[in-house]
Amino acid sequence: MKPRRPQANGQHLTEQLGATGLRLTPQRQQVYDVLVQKRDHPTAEEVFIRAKKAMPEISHATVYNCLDALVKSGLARQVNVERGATRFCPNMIEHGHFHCSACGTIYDVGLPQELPCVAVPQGFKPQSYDLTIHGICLDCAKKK
Amino acid sequence: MKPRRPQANGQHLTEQLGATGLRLTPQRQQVYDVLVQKRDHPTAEEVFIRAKKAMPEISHATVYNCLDALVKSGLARQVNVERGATRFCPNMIEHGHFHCSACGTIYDVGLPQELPCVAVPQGFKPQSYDLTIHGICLDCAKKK
DNA sequence: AATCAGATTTAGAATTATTCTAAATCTTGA
DNA sequence: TCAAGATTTAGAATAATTCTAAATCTGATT
Repeated sequence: MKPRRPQANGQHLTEQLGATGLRLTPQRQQVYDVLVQKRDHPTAEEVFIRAKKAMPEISHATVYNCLDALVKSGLARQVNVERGATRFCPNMIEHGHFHCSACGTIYDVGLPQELPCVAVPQGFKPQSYDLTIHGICLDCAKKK
Repeated sequence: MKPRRPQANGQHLTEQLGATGLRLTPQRQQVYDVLVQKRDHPTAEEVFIRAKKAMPEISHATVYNCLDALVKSGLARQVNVERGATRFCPNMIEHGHFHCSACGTIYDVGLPQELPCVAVPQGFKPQSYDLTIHGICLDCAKKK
């Protein structure tokens, strides 16, 4: 088969990947599209299943490779809230995650301010941070 | 073999586990001891290896079981900073983690204030939070 | 257009991480 | 002491991730 040229967001993706020395490929575009289309913090396996619908010959290893490429070039974030499969999110605006310990859903939550004044030891160079709040979401709180 | 009775911290562990409907067993004590003795956020596999030194007949499944028990009863925290094995830490004082992206070490860092003002959506009930800062630690910054 | 080098993808194997299972053992309370 | 329930064990099963070698693609150069 002959994969069509990457299109939507192509410019942005090409730049970001390029800055890390990577190319935009149809597979990377596809994986990125999956992340953007349904922002439910899917696992790599989920991304694989969804990407396969549009690109049936894509392989497992490629999805992992693409996710790594996206994370390295700042187009996606890796999120781990509990044991098990790693989850991904394409929202690069500073934000945190709310993990409902009842239903397992992960919500994005805003971080109104900059990095809260956490004292990192002298000489340490912080670059990014991940905040995950654990608790009960509205739906689950209602059900109880 | 006849494992000796749990001792150090026994009171505290018994209480915390008990509050969750769990018992303090020699294996749980041992796993907890491993976490406390070297606070380097070991993986479950690491804990298994270390626990085996003092308790050679302990099994893999038991270590996972014990870690779950400790986490459920608030005696340890689960920490995930990157893809791969989950890590654990017995420091239950509110704190964050600094993950050095060069050497992979995880450091505890203080959180001087209470939960930074993150606006969780209406009706959501936050219970705990995890903050991980990614960056370069002092040692690695020097080497460069 | 043909060629080369390097990057990327592929299928599937290999490895690593975690969970499950059934039987044995331990603990607690009657 | 006995029974019920919790816990542990070894090892199998499953899930998650990484690796491997061959094939394909890309872009630059002829």
